[in-house]
Amino acid sequence: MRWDTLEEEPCSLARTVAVIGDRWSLLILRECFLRVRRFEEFQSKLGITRHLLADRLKKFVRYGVLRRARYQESPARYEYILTQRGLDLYPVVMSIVHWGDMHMVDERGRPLLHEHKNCGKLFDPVMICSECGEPLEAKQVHTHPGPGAPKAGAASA
Amino acid sequence: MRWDTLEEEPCSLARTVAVIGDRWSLLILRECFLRVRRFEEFQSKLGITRHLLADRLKKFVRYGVLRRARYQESPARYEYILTQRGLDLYPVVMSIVHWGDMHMVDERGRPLLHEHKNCGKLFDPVMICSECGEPLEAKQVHTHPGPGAPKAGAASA
DNA sequence: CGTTACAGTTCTAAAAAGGAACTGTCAAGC
DNA sequence: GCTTGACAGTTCCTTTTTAGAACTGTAACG
Repeated sequence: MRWDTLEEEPCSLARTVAVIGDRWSLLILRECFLRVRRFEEFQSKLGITRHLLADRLKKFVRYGVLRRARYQESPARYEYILTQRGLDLYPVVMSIVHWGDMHMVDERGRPLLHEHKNCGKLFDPVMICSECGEPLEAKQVHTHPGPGAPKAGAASA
Repeated sequence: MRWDTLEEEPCSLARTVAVIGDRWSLLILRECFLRVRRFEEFQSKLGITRHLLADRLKKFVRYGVLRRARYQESPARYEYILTQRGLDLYPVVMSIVHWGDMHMVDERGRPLLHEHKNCGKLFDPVMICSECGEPLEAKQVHTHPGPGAPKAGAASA
């Protein structure tokens, strides 16, 4: 498997990994959901090298996760805003945060709490089945090849 | 931010990224959920270099995501099995797959379909609020510093 | 006129990943 | 009893990525 063709793999996980599958991409995404939008702000909060930041932001724009919007003329200045496609990554980010909250906290507790504006309560994200509404567990799921599956027994998910 | 101290960051996302935040780790995890357990099997399905595979498996064992179980004596042979901690990564994997299913499929459709054994139907994963049961959207969530938050305004999630 | 803010780009050194071959234990076949 | 093959790695060397720091260009501020 080569990285430059990862997005063409017959596997939805591999294709998504082509977009968000490195450390900086996920950390940048975290900042996006915390309302960070500008180059200098990403850079100073993350301590990422400017070169990589420019690279990752370009990649996100190319994949339609962020859009580059001019917020000032002369000199032209741009900020990076989550598109709907980017907002749709929220479950990915939240499930990662939740795993960390469950398995990687120290004795002091969680660094961040989440409040659901709809109900006003602090919550955890729960993943359920769209059909029956029951919480999902790995052992209760069976997979089948779909229409986009490869011919032979190659890996996919 | 340095990678060797990533797991000590006051941020549940960063800590989880220290465990699963690279391309191969996520792909290896996918194989685990597809019931792959052995070194040679991971290697041939993924095309990962043996060196990196050995490295990543060790890391997963160290973090308690996989356990290394002897399945044969003389010569001693081991396989890698998801622990409960590893099984708890299922929502992470499923949310990544689902985003790919929504945004990265080609005209042929999804490579893989998921059936929920409880209800017998093909499903999508849906992330809901543990308190009110409504589907979660990024814009409906507000964050507060938790007990493990850093003193000043440093980044965390 | 000098300094600062912002959004990058360029350069070199260090770290990580890729690729291929090698190690060691055992079983099966000739 | 010698060779081949399976399995689970390790070692060595090359190529690619990333880190770290400095530099570029535009324009406002004092």
